Amino acid sequence: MTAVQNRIAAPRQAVSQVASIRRALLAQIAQGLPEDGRLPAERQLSEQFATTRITLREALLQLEADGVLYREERRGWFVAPPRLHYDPTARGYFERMVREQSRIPHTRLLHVESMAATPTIAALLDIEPLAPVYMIRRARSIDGRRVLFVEHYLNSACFPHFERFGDKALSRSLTELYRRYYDIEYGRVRFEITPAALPELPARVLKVAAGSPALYVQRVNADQHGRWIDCDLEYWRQDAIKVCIEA
Amino acid sequence: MTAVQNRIAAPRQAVSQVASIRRALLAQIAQGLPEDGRLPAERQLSEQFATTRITLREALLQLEADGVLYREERRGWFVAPPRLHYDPTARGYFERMVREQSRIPHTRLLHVESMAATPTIAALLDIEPLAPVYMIRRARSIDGRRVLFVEHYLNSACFPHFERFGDKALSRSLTELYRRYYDIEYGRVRFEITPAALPELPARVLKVAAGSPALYVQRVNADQHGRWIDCDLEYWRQDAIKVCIEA
DNA sequence: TAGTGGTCTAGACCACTGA
DNA sequence: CAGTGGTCTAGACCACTAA
Repeated sequence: MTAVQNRIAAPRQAVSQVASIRRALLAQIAQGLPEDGRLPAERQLSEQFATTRITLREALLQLEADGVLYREERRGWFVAPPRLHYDPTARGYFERMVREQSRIPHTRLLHVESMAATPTIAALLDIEPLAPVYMIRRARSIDGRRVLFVEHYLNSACFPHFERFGDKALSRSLTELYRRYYDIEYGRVRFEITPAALPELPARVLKVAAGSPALYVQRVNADQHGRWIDCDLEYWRQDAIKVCIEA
Repeated sequence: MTAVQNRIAAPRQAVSQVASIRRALLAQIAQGLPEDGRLPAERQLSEQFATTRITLREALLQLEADGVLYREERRGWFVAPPRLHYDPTARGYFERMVREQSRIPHTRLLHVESMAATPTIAALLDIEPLAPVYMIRRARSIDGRRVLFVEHYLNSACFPHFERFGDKALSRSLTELYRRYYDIEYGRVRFEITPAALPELPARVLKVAAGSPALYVQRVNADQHGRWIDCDLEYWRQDAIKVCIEA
């Protein structure tokens, strides 16, 4: 076997301060230091590590990128709970998926309206632009922590009299509702996953600073007859999930 | 239809400086300002926007998180090319996938060795810890830009006399090599996708600062007989791909 | 060697959270 | 209200890239 060693240059500097702070924090976390999962204040930590808040923050941000820590806006830094295993090919049932992993789900309805499809939505659902759709915005939590902001767009043509459903029904599983009232089961699915910076609205809902990194998942769902019936635009807290797929 | 409006609080402040710089940069980029895709220096930009480098950098970092810009370490900021559509269920053929999207692929072999499986690798391949595996590290580029650092681990038991292959063979498609010399085709696949901060080595290879956000993809591949034959640990430049799946 | 980003200092004020 | 993170200033030195 030919050795193709040393093509990668050696490290350029000993160890950056940020790197060693990061390591120290990881060690502290591994020891389970913060009882309630909450870290000491940034100012306190920066003092402890004899550095600036900016530098300390850099280390925290990297741990956030790694999914080890997360923030709640102006509340503080917390140790991230284990990631939810999320299989986007298993449709519907956010609630069931969460419960199966011994966690407690919660869904909150934020907004619902009947509107005309934007060009993007029309393309996804394969309908005419301006065709009527229902838009539903929801926030979903795991163990009391907001992890997902989602906009559902339903092709109105597939869901006559959808207006009749109240807040309560729309805070529960849509999958269930489809089956019960429309005899619709999910069929094929298409989806895309991209890292993205959080726009204003999802950021507010997830209690995160706008522009923070997140995972954006866009799904289009067909029913058992192959019609594209709805699509979901999902913004996940980046540390909250691990996408797991078998094929 | 019940109106569940205004549950989301109004914006807390007018517009942050970072947000407006971000918008201004986006507008400039949309106009195609940087000829070669390269942005002016940070110091120059911070002067142009009458702000500090730190603040300016914050805006750049958010655009990076969004996949609009990317960095090369100590070289500068660049406008990100379109994302590669990456379907992890279509195995092998990085090269073909890239060419089909009218881009130019390149693979560089970094390192190859025969070693004992670590506990993680052993678990993935369903073999005994310390069982022999081949490890291959490669860097892959699109249109001359490094986008992927990957470690392949091959179950040695499935690939007798693998040592005979030289650098050249290992810089090409493994899929091809499997088929040609071992009569092995890919079968099932399992994979996981998580956002992650770049460790030292992949960062160096991708010419990015360590700790930068990236997309981590871990895949385990079976052959036509259902044996787990190899696994890939992939670190992608976060802006380089859009994961697209149909099921 | 000049110019770049990477890292770091030592502060400051503000908007918001929670008691 | 005190305390938190969010944002911002005005510098500095270093390691590296590219010419």
